[in-house]
Amino acid sequence: MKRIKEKIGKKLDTSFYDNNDVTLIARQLLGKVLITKTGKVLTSGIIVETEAYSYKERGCHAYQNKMTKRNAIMFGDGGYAYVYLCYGMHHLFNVVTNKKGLAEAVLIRAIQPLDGMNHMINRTGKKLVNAIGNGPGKTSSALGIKLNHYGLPLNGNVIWIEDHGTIIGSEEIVSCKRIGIDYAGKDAHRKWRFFIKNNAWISKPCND
DNA sequence: TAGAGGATTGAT
DNA sequence: TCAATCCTCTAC
Repeated sequence: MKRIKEKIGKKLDTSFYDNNDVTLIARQLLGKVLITKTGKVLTSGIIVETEAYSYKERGCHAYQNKMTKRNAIMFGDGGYAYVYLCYGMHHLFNVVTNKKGLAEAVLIRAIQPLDGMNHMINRTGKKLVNAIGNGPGKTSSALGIKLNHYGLPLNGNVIWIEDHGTIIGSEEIVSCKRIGIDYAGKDAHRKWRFFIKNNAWISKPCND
């Protein structure tokens, strides 16, 4: 009998997101697989670029523990989806981290497409594989992430993250300044953007 | 309640 | 370099 080789993926446990070092989680998320399921449509991609945000610094929506209707989910337990609309047209997906009351999150900036390629092509209108997932807005678009994903648990059955056993060594990770937060003063200089070296889906090169 | 601005993207 | 586009937040 012909055996079909199955991809073995283990859903990340809540304890993964509990950590109080948001930059460590941002690094550890590289190589993990982000998956969404809408009806019968399953799409996924390998996380190749992230950015860390903490209530302790000005680049973060929750700076100085300022809670609003938009960022309220950041103040809950880690392991939930924080999705918001940027520039009136792009949905950006964040992973909430740390414990209740400590507002931190990791922005998923880019994925390397994996499953459901045809659906991702339909959603994004892109034909070039390299143009799918190489930016935070494009990532959400490819995976069908919208505001209705706001607040969903990341160990559920709509959106979740799996560990496929890929370990990205520190020598393969590039860290540099985050993008688009010049207003954050000296916090804008924190090297809290992380991506996999030489990966073709990185949104932008380092400007440091 | 009005006005300003934004963790982006794609066209020019 | 700039426009698209609309939600969120702040100031009054």
